[in-house]
Amino acid sequence: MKVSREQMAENRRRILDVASRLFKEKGFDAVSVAEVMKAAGMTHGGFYGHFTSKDDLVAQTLAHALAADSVGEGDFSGFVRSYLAPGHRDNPGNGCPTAGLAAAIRLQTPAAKATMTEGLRSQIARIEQALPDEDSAETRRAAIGSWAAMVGAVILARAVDDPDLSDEVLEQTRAWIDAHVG
Amino acid sequence: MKVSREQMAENRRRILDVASRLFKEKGFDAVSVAEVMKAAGMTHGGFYGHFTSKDDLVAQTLAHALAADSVGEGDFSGFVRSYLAPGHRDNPGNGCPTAGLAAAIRLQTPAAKATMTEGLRSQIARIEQALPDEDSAETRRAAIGSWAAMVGAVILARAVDDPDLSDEVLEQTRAWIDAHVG
DNA sequence: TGTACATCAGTGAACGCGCGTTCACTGATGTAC
DNA sequence: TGTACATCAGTGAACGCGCGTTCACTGATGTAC
Repeated sequence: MKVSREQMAENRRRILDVASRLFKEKGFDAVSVAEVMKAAGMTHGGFYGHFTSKDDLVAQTLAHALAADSVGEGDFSGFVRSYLAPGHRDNPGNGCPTAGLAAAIRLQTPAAKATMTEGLRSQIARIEQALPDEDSAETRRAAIGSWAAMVGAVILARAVDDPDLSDEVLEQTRAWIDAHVG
Repeated sequence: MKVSREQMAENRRRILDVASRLFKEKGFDAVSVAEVMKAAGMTHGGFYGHFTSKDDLVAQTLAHALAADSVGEGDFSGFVRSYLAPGHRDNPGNGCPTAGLAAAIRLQTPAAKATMTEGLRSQIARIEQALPDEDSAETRRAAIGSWAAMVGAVILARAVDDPDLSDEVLEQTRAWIDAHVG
């Protein structure tokens, strides 16, 4: 049955929301189109009224997730602390799309890579703003270096099955960043 | 036809070698058992004489790749420079298994996660040895922090389609690490 | 404002395909004598 | 050392399954009068 224009727009938004969570939790390949549609409260057939393909969903979900994720403004030390917290590590579905998806983007379509590129550019700029000494070469270096360390630390902490080592990776990386930009 | 014991051992080694390269290049899901066996010069049926399942191959390939990858000993600055070089970014198949596979390990079997855990422990210890001031708390912090930054930087550099931004991520991360441990 | 009907968002069965896995078979290996 | 045969690594056809995608259909929406 047909639904109203507003209902359709809301359905599309809900598809992107649940896809973002599922992709971050389980990876692009392990989540089927039918699973996304079911989680959004619909059946799989309607999917192609919203997206041209699963690859299209991946690219649009990435843009949706990166746009919704404006974390990192304001107090930089606080941002680093919450990013490198066990709660973030243990909740990929609600967490940072870069930490959850960046490594898989390499294997995706050019559209997805282009979206990731703009997302990274914005994130670096956002961290530059949040850092104390603005607009110097040092600041850009610190923004890129600490962002790489944060993303790497969360990925490593999630890949490891020893809770102590995982906690240590988060905590030592936090302390290392703090010592160099705090 | 049956083959000699040595031939069988060599076949197994070749399967692990090509699987390591293919998994790092294309990811676990995009590489089929048949593709691995073909690349190793055999047909897919013989696979289950060597491994109990594809998951088993993934776990054993990870152990094989991490054991073969003893990079990081000796001069630390030189190691960082070669790790964060465009040549490494552009050659995942021959590159570091952690950079290529760590993010996907979270979605794999407990055996694979356990292997990754030991691999990370070894790598941290290796970097601690390579750092100038051994056996202090500062050294361990620097080892973990710089390794997280290196892995994160290569993952981000590979996810991005703008060569200038990708080069900048590598170079700025290298300079940032160098400034803090050099 | 009320009615008639064309539009079209969502449904659910069906498709073709590639995957991981199984298995009867083959023929070289390696052991027993 | 030479022969007879049991073993078993590798072959390739076949399987069941879940996936992305298609499509005829349904019935509420929203427009024309």
